[in-house]
Amino acid sequence: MRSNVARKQQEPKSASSPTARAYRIEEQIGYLLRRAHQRASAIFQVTVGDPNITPTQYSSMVKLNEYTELSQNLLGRLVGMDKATMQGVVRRLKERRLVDSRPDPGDARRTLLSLTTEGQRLVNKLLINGPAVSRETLKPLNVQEQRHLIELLSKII
Amino acid sequence: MRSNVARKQQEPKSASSPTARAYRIEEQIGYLLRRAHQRASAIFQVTVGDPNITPTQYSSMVKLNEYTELSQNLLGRLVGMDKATMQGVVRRLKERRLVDSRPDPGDARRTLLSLTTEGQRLVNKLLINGPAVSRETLKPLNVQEQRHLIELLSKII
DNA sequence: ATGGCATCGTACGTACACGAACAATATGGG
DNA sequence: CCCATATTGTTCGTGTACGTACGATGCCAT
Repeated sequence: MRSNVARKQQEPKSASSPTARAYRIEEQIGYLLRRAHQRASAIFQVTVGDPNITPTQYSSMVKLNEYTELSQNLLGRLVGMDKATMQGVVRRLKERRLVDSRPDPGDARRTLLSLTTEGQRLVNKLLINGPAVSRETLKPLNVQEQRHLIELLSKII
Repeated sequence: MRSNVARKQQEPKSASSPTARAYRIEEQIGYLLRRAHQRASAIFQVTVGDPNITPTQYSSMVKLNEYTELSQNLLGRLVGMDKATMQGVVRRLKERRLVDSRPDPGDARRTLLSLTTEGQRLVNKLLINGPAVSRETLKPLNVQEQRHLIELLSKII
């Protein structure tokens, strides 16, 4: 007696004409990138070997490991982060004693960042799992598709 | 006299052996997805026609426009959002009077969401620009590459 | 040399993203 | 019928992401 009002409206009310191509949110590039990024982040978290390190923290540490010392701004450009975002990432890494900083003696506006000994130790441990993270994320694709996807994404950045 | 201490350390200190393939963060799928998603969001913001609507708000409204009424949880599943994230998105849309809600008469746990008249008006306006957003994001690729990228991303979600 | 403009880092506000814990409600098996 | 279990939505905490504004500093052309 109180049953029919609840579960209706389960199917979309598409009014597309025969000629117009349907606009499906699931096929839009922005939507797909958001979903794919979510999945990649989730895989990173369970695969990289330390659940307290995020993808952005990881790439920052990898870059600092390559260059030994970088200004905050330059690091941000290298890893594709806004300076405001970079600020937060660096603050958290410093709080955990993974990154250290000193004023740039040649330019008083800059702060030079570097990994601490513990930061170096950690990033070298995580780097071992780095390939596994990517491998797992790309698992649904064959090798050729994997290369192609990476190439296409590189082109649109 | 105080010049040489500042600008050094501009090149990476790679120690890769001849046989090992280099691990470059810029070629990792997670990194590429993050950067590509950033770019797609930026293009969305300037192209969709209303700078106050975000991509997630947009896709939520598009889905509500298709289904007319959905529970918060089901909407979240349809657009790929965590229920905690969905909560915030819906709250903001309700604050702006773009979405309305009522208790589900058949299940007291649920809240049924729908677009307000203004929400419908807005989403129908934004839908006009939807294709342009995707077109602009995919601009660096030719048509075949565009289709391929969408197909590959769909596979890894 | 100095005044205008750019760069660097910080701070604040807003918005996604999600894990964890929680209360209320629904459901299915005994 | 009743209890264990699941689902729904909320709240809290942490983290990315970015616009804007700000002060300090650097640089360059006049």
